[in-house]
Amino acid sequence: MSKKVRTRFAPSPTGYMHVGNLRTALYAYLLAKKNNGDFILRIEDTDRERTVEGAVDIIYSTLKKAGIHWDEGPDVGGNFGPYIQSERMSFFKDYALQLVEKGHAYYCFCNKERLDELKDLQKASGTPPKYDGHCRNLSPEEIRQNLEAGLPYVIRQKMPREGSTTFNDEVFGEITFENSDLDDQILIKSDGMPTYNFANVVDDHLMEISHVIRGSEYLSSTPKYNLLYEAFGWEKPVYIHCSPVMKNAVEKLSKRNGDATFEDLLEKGYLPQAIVNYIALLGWSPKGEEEIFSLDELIDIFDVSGISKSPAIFDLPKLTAINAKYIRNMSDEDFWNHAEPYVKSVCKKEVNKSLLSQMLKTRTEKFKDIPEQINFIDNLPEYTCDLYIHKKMKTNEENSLEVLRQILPILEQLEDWNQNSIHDAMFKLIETLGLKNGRVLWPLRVALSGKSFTPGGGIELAALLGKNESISRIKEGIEKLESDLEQN
RNA sequence: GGCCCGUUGGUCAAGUGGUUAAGACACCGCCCUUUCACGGCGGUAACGCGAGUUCAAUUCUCGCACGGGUCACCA
Repeated sequence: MSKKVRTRFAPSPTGYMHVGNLRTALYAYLLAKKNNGDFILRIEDTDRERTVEGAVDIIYSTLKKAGIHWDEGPDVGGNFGPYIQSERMSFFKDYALQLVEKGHAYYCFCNKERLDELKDLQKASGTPPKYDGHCRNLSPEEIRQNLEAGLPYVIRQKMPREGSTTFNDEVFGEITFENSDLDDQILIKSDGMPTYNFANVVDDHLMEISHVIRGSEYLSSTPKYNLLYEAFGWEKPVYIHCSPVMKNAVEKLSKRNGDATFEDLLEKGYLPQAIVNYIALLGWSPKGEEEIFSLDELIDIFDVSGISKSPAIFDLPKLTAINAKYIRNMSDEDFWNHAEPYVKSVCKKEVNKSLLSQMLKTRTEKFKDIPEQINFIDNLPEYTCDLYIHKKMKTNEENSLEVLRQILPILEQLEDWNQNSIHDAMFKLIETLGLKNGRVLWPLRVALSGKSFTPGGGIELAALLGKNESISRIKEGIEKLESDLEQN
């Protein structure tokens, strides 16, 4: 019987979460859920220097907004707690001592000066920096004496000097390292606390993590992890290493220079689901040609074999396109709920929600685009009469003026003011005058909006603005044109 | 520098010892159309380089180049 799938996401609380991190969490979550397993959140906060106030809350809220729910974690508990690494510090040393006992680790009393000297020497001679094994073979007597003398010490992992270590990664395949290249890394620091690498292995084992999903920067320390598992006699997890998400061909996405944190994207008006959808596709590809997936669908189709080995560059236009697709698929109500704050930011007037939603929905790639599109509703912007000149529509200032003069009485007499009635009235006029649609409708839009690009055309704008406002803007257009033509 | 990994259009990527080398985004053109979008149709554009294996290599092997990662009492 196969073991239950348990994956974990183990971030350090150091600030906002960039999309590369989120993607790792997503993959871990998807893999767990696909196999009816558990997804665990563990906070690795042992570096007090780097810990940022409030960062844990950001982790919570980011995952929640992304729809990634954890089965076990600091706030929800579980049978393998505590889930905050700093609260687990007590037992690591005992584990390290077990390794000392078994001969896979040893006390090291080298002080910082000696280590620095060693490093300088190695640097000067061009050999790779590596612990020289000075304390590897101290006699039990020496160790006892040092301990009794109260000398500070660390515990180091005793790497094999010969042979090689091979492991299998689900993404990269079989990878081999020479043991002689492995450093006798520190397991327990002189303050008695575990190093990250050691705590990680022990925690993952204690929490029964079955699949370790993490960034490819851990690829080269994986042999050391495995040697640790072997030294303990523990079962090794399945490894899934993911290549980084890049800002461009040479720079990794980073909190410092990139703005692609999840929070930033939300602020720019991207939908959480669209972001999740996009990052799932960044470095992973589904079997078919469909690209739009809900989280549940992703769980269904996720497969580790689709993860690619090479780094992927984050492409905002692609995210934007996916976001636009999500927006177009929304119901009018749903769209309005999202759009309302953006609409209200520039439009205090009461408007026909359903009409405005329909007008904006196919023209909104992200919600922040909205204000710019509708900033003519409350007040007619300043505009110049050359907007009336449109070559393709065959309009100029003179014939626009004529047309507006024709439109005005018709609309003034229109009792029932709605899109249909306006449409009928306008097309009747078009027919009567024997003109192309654009000849009439282009001037109308310009007069109503003061812009040459608007969401929807003159008829929709008239319906949206209402009778009084529309009439008054048309009159204003007529006056503008009259005075402009007079001057020339 | 040592070690590990990677390299298909501008981007994400599928794929194979023999293919017209998918698809999406972006870009361009056309259609639709009262602008802009949406929608529809079409187009430009790719296997890093050099050897080798083979009847045949983008696919397998080696070398090179380029890129990434890693070499802490950080995580």
